[in-house]
Amino acid sequence: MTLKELARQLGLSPTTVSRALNGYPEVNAETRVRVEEAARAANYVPNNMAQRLATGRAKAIGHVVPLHDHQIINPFFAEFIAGASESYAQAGFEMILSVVPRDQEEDVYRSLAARHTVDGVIIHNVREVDSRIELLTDLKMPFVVHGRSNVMTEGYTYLDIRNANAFEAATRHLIRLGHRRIGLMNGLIALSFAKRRLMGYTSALENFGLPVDEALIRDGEMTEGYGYDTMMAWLDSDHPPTAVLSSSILSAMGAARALADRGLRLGHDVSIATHDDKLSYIENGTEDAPVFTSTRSSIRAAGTRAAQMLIDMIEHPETPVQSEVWEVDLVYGRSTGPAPRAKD
Amino acid sequence: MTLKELARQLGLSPTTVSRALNGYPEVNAETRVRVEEAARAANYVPNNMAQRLATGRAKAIGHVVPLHDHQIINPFFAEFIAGASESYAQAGFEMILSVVPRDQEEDVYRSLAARHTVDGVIIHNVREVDSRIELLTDLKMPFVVHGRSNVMTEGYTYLDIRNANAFEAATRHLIRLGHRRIGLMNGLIALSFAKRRLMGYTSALENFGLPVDEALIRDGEMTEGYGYDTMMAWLDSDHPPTAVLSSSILSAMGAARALADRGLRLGHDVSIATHDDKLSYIENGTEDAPVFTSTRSSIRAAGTRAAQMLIDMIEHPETPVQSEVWEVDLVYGRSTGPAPRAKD
DNA sequence: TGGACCTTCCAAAGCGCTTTGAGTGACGCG
DNA sequence: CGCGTCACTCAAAGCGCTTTGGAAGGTCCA
Repeated sequence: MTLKELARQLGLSPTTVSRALNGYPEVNAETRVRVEEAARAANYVPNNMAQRLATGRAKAIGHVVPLHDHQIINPFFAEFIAGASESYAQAGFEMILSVVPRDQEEDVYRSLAARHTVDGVIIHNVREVDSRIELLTDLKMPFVVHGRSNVMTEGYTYLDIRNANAFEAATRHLIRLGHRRIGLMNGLIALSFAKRRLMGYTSALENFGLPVDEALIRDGEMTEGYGYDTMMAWLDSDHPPTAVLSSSILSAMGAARALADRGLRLGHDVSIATHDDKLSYIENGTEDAPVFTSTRSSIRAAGTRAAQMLIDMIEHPETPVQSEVWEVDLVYGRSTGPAPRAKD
Repeated sequence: MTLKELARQLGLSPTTVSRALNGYPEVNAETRVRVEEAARAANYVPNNMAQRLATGRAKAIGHVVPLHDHQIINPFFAEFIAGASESYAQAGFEMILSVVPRDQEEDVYRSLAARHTVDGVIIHNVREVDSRIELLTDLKMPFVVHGRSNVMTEGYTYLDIRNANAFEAATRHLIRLGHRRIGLMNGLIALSFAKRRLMGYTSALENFGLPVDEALIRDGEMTEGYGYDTMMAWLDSDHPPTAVLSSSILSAMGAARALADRGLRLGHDVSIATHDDKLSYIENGTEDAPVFTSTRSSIRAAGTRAAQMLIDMIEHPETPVQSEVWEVDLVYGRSTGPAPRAKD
């Protein structure tokens, strides 16, 4: 069933049918209803490929994920994607995923642009200085960055959260509780957000005149095991931290497990604060009685919003979209408490 | 830069240029070279949308992932996807991912078919009896099933592994080592592969005249934590198993961790055998000295092959593709050993 | 020398939609 | 009554490619 055939059946021109279905104003209300009903009855759905060619819109958005040593798709990315999907579904866009070896990443962007396969892309895992921003600008391909570069925060659209602020606040909170040795269990430091969190952490320490001890700063892929191992290593060290700040709730859970294994009480012997991306399948206690003291921001909501921003950019290229930096809640749970009295 | 423009520059017709670039025989070798060079020089890449409309091929394959309570995209799926991507990239196909609420899954398939958005789909997480097989057959949409239904193994194309055989062999191995109480840490039993593994396990027990104890059979999402918790529960039970068969190396690692926590020696006090999907970032010891005794089959390779099969179906609709069921290696590691002497 | 047959190329017709520009009545107003 | 305006509708021209059905020219052989 094609538009033309449907039009013939209705005794109308393809033009009118197209307009009726696409909600253009210049068609009689009655006619529109007639067309819509006929379309439904005939089970007519416009051919995507034809629509795309005619409009010059691919109605698709690309996500390119580099193949790396660790998990191909980590839980945070998965959750972000799920959020983005909602926006895509609503706006009739498809999500195109390209899993590619790292060294071919640029080629894929070039190819997507040249072949007009997607209308835009979302950039993940931004690095401190990220060549993709320049590349996509050159390619004139609309894009939204999840996070933002550390050296360049103008000239492109991004959606980020106040990582530095959040971690500064969390660190400050721990310091106020009397902690002097605070471990930072960061995400991979090559990534922009980790760098910002480090800055927030350091800045809080410095404001309180506390030393920054390299031994208390770790970075890595944010898994449960990483949290466990890191915590264990610290506990076994000469001067273990009395509090820990984690970049993800997964690592925080790992760290908490390490404490439990050692018979240490969470929030008493050792405090743990963490960032919480609000992964859909991990409850941090209840809404009003969280387990972990945490800086909270839904990564899924970020996905939905970033996708929406990109779609806006594509559909209204003239009106420049505003970047957004979300505030982050700090909620207080049972995982943090006053620093234990020094033993020595 | 369009085909037409390129043709004009070359003083050739679009027809010839198109044929030259697409490798048709009816064009002079010299001309072809000339065209190819000009195309490269002019940085010409055919417009995807136009190509699709003209050929009637979307050059895209859909993967619809239902949104569920747990991880949106689990590690096994991610790895499969990565494998599939290779085939897609090589054949010039795109991968379209739709994350959808469970109750809208069917609608998405229908919509993909009606709009001609994809040329085919791959079905994941097959259930014992899976309505999607019928649906897609009705929709006349090419599809390949990863795994296979338990009630229907004809009339569609699938790629599966010998789950029942593998688990029967593994169970038999444990029995021969003297184990009489063998725990099964299965994947979600609603899924076809878990059912088959259960059958293999049961059948081995029955062949040796051993009882099937419901208390020793568990199923769940295959995470490390699930393995840990399940093992712990068993260890705390009245009659703990002396050996455990796990459906994934992640759970096996969790189970091993539980043993370690309890001061039990892996392969001595308790044996663990597991299926190993060969996740790219998890080494099971070395190639010739594996840690876990395991039934091995690369899920990534399965992704590559399944995608290839689907592409074949799409490109040569007349020659029916053969389903494949892969044999599974059983390799012996240090995680299994003779059953300990009964204490009582 | 003329026809059969290749080889190489081309014009033009789609693919199924959107969109421009124009046409046709009907209506209101001076 | 004539003209401008408005509300609808349509024909036709793309979008950028593929593919069908020739056509031109060359080769070969009887």
